[in-house]
Amino acid sequence: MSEPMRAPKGTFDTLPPDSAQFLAVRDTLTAPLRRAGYGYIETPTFEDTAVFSRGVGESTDVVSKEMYTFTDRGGRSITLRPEFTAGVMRAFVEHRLYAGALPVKLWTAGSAFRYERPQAGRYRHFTQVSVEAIGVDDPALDAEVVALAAQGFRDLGLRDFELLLTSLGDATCRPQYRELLVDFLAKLDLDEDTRRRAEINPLRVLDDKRPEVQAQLDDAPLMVDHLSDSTKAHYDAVREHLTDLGVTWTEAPRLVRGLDYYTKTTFEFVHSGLGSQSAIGGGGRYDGLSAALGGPDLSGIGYAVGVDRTLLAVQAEGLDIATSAGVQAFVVPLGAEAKRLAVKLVGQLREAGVSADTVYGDRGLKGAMKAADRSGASHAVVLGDRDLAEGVAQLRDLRSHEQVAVPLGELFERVRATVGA
RNA sequence: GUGGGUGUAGCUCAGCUGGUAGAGCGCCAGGUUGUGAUCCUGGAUGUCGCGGGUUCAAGUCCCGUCACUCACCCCA
Repeated sequence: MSEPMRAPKGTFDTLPPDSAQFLAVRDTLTAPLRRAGYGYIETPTFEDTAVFSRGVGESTDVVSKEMYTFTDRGGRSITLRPEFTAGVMRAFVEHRLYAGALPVKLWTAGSAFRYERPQAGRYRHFTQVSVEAIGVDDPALDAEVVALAAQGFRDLGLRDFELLLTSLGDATCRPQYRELLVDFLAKLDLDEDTRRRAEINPLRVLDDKRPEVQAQLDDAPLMVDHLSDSTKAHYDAVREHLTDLGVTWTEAPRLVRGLDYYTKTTFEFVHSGLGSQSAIGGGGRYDGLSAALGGPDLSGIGYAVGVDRTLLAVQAEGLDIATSAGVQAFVVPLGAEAKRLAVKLVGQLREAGVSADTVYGDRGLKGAMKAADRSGASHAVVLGDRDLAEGVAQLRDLRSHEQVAVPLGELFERVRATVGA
């Protein structure tokens, strides 16, 4: 036998029974969106590279060194999506959704890809739920979006998460603030890499985890202290709405996100159970994205939640979210004639909406009963030669161990009535 | 891209100063061709990550390499 193939570095398979938890997390995170009138959008897993380089920003790590970019057979530069917002905005612009009623409220879920060094909670292939509300710059919409994310986490039963909130300002105030910050950073004792980062994206330096850097940042100017009147009013209104919605948060004036398009309201949900990673979701408002992709100058707000990371958080809190899968009824045949009947019965039950299964391959009664036990079924139907000769089957309650003979003519209805929902 | 840790059965791991490969769980079968989750008995699965070196002898020591993993960085 040759070497077995392995999943590529930084990727993983989600297998039963864990996969049931994955589905539960994904569905729980999206349920509040569906209730809030968000429509589902599906966009390609890959886009023209320019969608991300223009949308996300050339200076970001995501674009500059983490994208899966390749030239396709037609000579086009193609990139596997490293996030969802740019692709959704591309579709929004391409299909002129802005010509209809605003805001356009959308959600999607699926795979995203970044070429990173993998570690706990960080993979090259990961799954996100992504949400956008585009076309209206209303603080109430910011609050709605944040609240919907929080609702998803709460619905999962998560307790140890925190909402970090700030405002990154906009074109009316961020350029001036940026100059202040650049001047401040220029006076610090920083290493080469950090100094370069201070020039490309000075805000990101505020987020540096190293104590020797943080120690120098105590007196750094903060965006929230230099907001223009309009962005300050916007941020105040967002906070009022969040309070009304019962969402609690922590002011995080040094919060910086990795994508360039964020303006005004910016937030991140963090959880401590993810090893070195902390963000389970994050997002914010983006003013320039639509225009950068050739659309009208419209603002939007959105967020992305990491499904895999949220699952890690769920597991870290020891939450039992996946109601066990398995079937309701399990049919145990003995002998060829019974086997044929079993296959037919299982088919009928499934058609009637009752989940059912039977054994395949040659298994003795003991092995078949063991399989019945493992299947999660509440009841087993035992079909043996002796029963068939008498025109009956044994319907066994696997929990109480009670067993009754049921005439074959009534079997289907009886099983359905006994285990059916 | 930089650093640390770990590679032994399907899984979790033990294996001392080198001396013929182990346990638990799981799986399969038997005890009972008519009954599972308990109990008893038996069985299968390993080029001990890979390559080289030292040695009479290497899972064990040395070198290299690959993989996984954690952390830096960055982020979901």
